[in-house]
Amino acid sequence: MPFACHDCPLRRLDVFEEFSEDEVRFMEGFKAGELEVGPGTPILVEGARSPQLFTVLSGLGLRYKTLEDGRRQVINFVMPGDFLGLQAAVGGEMGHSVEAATDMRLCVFRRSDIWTLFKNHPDRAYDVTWIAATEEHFLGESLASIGQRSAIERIAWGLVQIWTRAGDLDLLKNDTLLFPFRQQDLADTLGLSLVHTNKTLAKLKERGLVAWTDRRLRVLDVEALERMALMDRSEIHRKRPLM
Amino acid sequence: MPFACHDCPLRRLDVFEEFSEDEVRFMEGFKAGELEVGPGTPILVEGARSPQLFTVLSGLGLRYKTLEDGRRQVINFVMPGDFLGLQAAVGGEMGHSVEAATDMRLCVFRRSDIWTLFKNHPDRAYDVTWIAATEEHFLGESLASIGQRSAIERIAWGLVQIWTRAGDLDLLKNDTLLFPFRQQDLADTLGLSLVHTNKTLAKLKERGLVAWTDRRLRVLDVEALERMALMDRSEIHRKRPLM
DNA sequence: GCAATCCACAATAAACTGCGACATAGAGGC
DNA sequence: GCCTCTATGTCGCAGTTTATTGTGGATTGC
Repeated sequence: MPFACHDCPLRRLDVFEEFSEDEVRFMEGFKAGELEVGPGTPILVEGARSPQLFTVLSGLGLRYKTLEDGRRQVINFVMPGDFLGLQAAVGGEMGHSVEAATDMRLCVFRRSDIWTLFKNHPDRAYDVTWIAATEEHFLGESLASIGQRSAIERIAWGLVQIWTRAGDLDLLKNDTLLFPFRQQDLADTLGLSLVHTNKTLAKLKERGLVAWTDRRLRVLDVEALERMALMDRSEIHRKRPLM
Repeated sequence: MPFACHDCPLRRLDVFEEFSEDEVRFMEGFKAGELEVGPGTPILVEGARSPQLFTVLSGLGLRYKTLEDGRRQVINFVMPGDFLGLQAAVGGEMGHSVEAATDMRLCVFRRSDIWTLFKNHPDRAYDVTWIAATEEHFLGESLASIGQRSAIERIAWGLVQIWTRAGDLDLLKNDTLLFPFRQQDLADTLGLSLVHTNKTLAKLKERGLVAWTDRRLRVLDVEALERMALMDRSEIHRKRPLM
């Protein structure tokens, strides 16, 4: 059963900015309901207008685009706290699809309410923009990875990316992440073939940097992977707004 | 010398939404000045905080990221009407750099004024978000191209992209675009080597689909290129806001 | 005025290789 | 016993790397 924003478990995480009492109250009005879906459920569909926006409360999913001939590009992995459907809300149509990979719990907002948010809650509107701009930032990183990095660098990069996000969200139990995705999903994220992803992954496993079997992912040496992927250690973990 | 927003030549273009009298007045207050820069001038720098935001009035440029070892990923080509620096304005730091490729004229806004925009002009705040969400949309397209398309498909895709944008902005004179970029820039956009870009481009020229010499670009058969790149003909040209 | 010298870019060639395509096998899971 | 996913091996090619050459523009020198 739905809970009040006041009790939202996400709010407690360090990654997210604190809410003022006023904001909590507003969000409780803004929240239109909750939605639970199972693995494989399409949440938003590329090219469609959606009357709803979502914040992920729990569970994992995928954002992806497909070309006409079936090739698929995974945009990124969807994790708790992610805000879904903004493109459709302001632009008109979604540029990609979103699909659940596990059971997911979503907080639902009405597209039609978005305007009142801008009108009456400039601070929250600002946060929405913040989120959009930050997402743009990450897509730029992805572009650079896919465009410039070699297969092994890309995989290292991708794993670090997933691992740090999961860490921020307190998703690591026993230093292990329950990771419902297939190698094919990672391959489609990084623009690599499945086979080559598998083989490259094997190298990282041999070197003892990663362990990934049976839907359980462990990154054993983050720094080695970061070095391998030429990543900026400097990426500061800033708090981010939660819708 | 600077002109008032009322006389802004961009506003007249069909691609941009009409301004209400009220909006024009507000923008004239929001506008902090104008800036003219020459080719090669860095406008925004990755990782830096910029106290300013810009709208491109004229001229072309590049957005790009660089890895530590010098590899460069061009995020996209900057054209008139583009809004620059939002990431730094709301997030804190730029995720990429922006550099002029020709003489450019920029409309300058103060970062510190952005908040009053959200506070007092929800419609304009909404537009800012619209722009951010749309940019995210385009980056998703780029990801799919670089991740999934073959070299020739990518180049076809890239050229169509440039060509349509330029067309919308009325940049085509005699069906020709003055295009200040080098093949290297296109290569870095598409994640290809310079040599392979050159060869693949040559194929498109042979087939009579494109002509590009001496900084003049002509796309002779857009539809053939679109087909080759498996592009959605459906991408509707919607009006977009101008900041 | 016109060589002489750079320099930035395009063009093309030749050799190498990272990654994809295809094939097959094994390991759960329903 | 089928289906999905991981694992590995072999082979070939798309795309990279490393040249070399040509061209027009800009700068210098006399």
